[in-house]
Amino acid sequence: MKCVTEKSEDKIREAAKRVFLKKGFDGTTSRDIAKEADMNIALTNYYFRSKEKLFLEIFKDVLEEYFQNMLTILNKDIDIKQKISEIIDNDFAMMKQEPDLVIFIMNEIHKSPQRLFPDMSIFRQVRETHLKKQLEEGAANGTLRPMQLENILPLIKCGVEFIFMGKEIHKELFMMSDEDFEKYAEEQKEHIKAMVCNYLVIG
Amino acid sequence: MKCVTEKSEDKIREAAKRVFLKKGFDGTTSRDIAKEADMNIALTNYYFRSKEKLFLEIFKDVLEEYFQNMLTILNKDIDIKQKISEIIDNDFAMMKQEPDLVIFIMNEIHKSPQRLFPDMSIFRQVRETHLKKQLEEGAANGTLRPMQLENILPLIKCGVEFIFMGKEIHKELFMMSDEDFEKYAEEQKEHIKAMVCNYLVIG
DNA sequence: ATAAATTTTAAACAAACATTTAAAATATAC
DNA sequence: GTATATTTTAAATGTTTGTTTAAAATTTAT
Repeated sequence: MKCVTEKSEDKIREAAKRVFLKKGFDGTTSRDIAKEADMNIALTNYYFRSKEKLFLEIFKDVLEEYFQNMLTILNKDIDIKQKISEIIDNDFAMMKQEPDLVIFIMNEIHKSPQRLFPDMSIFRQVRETHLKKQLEEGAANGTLRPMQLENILPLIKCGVEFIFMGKEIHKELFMMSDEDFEKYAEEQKEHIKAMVCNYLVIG
Repeated sequence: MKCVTEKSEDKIREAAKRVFLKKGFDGTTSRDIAKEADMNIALTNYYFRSKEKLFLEIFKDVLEEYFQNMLTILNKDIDIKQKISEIIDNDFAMMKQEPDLVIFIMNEIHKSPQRLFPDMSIFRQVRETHLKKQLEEGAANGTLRPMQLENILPLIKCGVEFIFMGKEIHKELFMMSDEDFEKYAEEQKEHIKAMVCNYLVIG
């Protein structure tokens, strides 16, 4: 019995991720996780010692998942307009694939930030990215509006993430069905690309 | 004994709002609320019948609080650039005064949308606002890029709300202190105003 | 002043909670 | 094949949960 059956530890980890993302830490019980993993309730603590430890392990993975693809794009040696477009497309794809991810991260960090920041080397990687150099060069030679990474990056990300985080309220507010929203989100994505690029790139 | 002492029902309502906003529905216990209100645990159910009913009542108020000021500005008969600026300033002030409000609304609706939308007449009011007419007129006479209300409104609101919802992660990611963040948020606010107006207003 | 209605209290309720136990089942080592 | 180590199980642990109870305190009405 090698890889035909998945290891119990991994089954629990994956089930826990699904449940935590959907219900949050406070809304998730050990029994929810055991049931989702189709395993005995005691195994959660056998493998991970506590609900808290299991959560922290998963949260770290989720936070890295959130930054990893973006980081790869930020470091590509491509035109800045193209780079912004790719980040937004990537964000958009991520929100469609994992609709719970961003609101989960935001909410958990908001509720207890101190508990959730371990040695996050990924943060340093984001700060020291190739985009930073592009911004400095562009500002120096007058092709880009002078802006810091910390100013432009949220402007790139907020548009897509905001409408997906608030998908249900936007649907209700503007009386959209699920398919209406899908079309709307695509429109919005293109507005964001154009708006941010127009603002950053001079001429 | 008229207004010298606050009515118990209101004390509980206000305490519950503070606790719910901070900890969310799942993270809040009836005892948390009773303690915050400095009242006996049984009074929550005496006045509101259940934690759920108390929550729904408060959520409705909070959602209206979120939209009310914006709605007033949306209906003012002022220049569209000025209007956008005022909405953003208003959003900014709201996020400073009630930092938990937007992430609370987003997260609760995300977790269980069906349960939280009663007869929200405020939604209709937002859809039928004076800004909508301004957008139509501007598109017709070529002064504004043709855009629907549902496209421009999130672009106006997402910038400020996103950085405040993610205040702690932005502080950690960009190594900012609280006062750094305050300065940064002000910068960001001006970027957003300029970016959105540049995009919407032609010429 | 007294009776009735309302508000507040301490105590209790069963259900759900995270976690632990110790035995049973299974896999691994020799 | 037997002994040892690992994994899984059902059951129980003590706490905390939302809610209820019934009596006590207080306010209101007559």
